[in-house]
Amino acid sequence: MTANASAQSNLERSLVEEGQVEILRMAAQCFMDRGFASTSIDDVARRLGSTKGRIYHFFASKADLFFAVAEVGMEFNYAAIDASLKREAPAIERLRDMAFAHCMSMIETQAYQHSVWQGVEIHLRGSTTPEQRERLNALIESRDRYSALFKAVMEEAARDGNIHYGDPSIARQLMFMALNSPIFWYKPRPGETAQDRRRIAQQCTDYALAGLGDSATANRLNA
Amino acid sequence: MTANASAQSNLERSLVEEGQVEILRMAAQCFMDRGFASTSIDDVARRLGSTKGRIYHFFASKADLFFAVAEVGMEFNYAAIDASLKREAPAIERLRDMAFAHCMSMIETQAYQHSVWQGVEIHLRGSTTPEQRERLNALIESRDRYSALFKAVMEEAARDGNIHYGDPSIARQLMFMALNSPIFWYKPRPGETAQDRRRIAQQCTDYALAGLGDSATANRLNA
DNA sequence: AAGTAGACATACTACTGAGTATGTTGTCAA
DNA sequence: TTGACAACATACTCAGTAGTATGTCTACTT
Repeated sequence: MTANASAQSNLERSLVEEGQVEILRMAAQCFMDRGFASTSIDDVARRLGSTKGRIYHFFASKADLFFAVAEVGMEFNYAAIDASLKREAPAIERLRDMAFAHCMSMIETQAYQHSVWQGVEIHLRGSTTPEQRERLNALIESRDRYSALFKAVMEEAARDGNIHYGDPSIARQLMFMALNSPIFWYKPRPGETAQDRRRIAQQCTDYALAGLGDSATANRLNA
Repeated sequence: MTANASAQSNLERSLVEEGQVEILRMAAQCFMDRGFASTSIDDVARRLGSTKGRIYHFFASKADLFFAVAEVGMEFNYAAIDASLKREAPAIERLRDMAFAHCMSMIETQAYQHSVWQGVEIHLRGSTTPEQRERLNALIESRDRYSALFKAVMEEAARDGNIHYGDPSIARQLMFMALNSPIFWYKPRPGETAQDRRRIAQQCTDYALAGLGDSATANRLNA
């Protein structure tokens, strides 16, 4: 187990009571493989080698389980970029660091992030009970706050003349699409090292930054 | 109705018998809004102002309807890049054209493309009847062939020294994520013109190409 | 030793939604 | 004008699934 996986595990433990962690992990896997709607609680239970009883003992409903997964996923992201965000450095360097850290988080907590994506994107139509709507809004808000952290640094880097883009909102969407993309196509190779994952994240980050007109990144790639 | 919308409409008509077109349109909308699994045939019927009967008169099953939507979506894409593909021009210029045309197709046939995405990505777990599996494989194959058209032009442009990237497979994923991204966030504004859509597609294309290390695009943006 | 509570498993209920069987209406050919 | 067929609508069936009610076992307390 790498240091990073251990940190992830610690974060999981800090967020939910021990014993729920395995449920969250398997649920995230199922949600990624089949999608929220197509995943039955029995699917998750089967993956756990248990029955529904175990899941409903800890989670009130399927939506409740899903939100728990997605919220933990967002916590991973905030934790991942925290250090980069606090660095004393030019905005462009902080942005590169945050982008890389975010992308690594996508790779290393892929299943959780896939649930976050579904929650925000598909808007989970169907779970329209009042409290669940509340919870969904909170998730989207959390995502917006997270996005705003990048927005601020991007604006600063743009003022410094280090990046250039047209519509800022579209630019941010494009950047996140590039950084998030491993959610959809990453598949761990047998015998893969942390260094391999870092290389993948680096290519995504380079692409994302070059697209934003970061000439330093672009020049480095062209060399 | 714009010339483009008319062309789209003609393509729709050429691919399926008249009368099915409206069903496909509404189905695509529903699949985009709620996702395939969460969309009921009754939902589609309601959107049509009809009942199930109409849908099952033309389509054998829900999966059949879905595949029809996705296949039409892919036809849109092939048609969109056709002219650019045949141009007599340096690879880098053809690539820019294809990327732009593809992105425009994402915007103008968004609902269809969202179904294509779901079909390829979620792999439609659940529709595991033999013929549907066949059809899904055919869809994925179609998508792979489409992707290969870009791959060839990208390799040529790279040989010409006009673009630079690390892992080619990842680079293509990143490019398509940028070009496809309007599927997820584009929302037509009231009073929007074709020019507005072209501007959006242009920004996505610029981002995608700059990420590939197209210095001409990058320099133009930095100017 | 008995009681209690947490951590599940088992066995149900109720409902949603895909698919079908059949009815109805308009149109068009002969 | 009549039958035949396309284009639907209506009214069902049936399987899968979320959620519940209840049972069981173990560990720990007193």
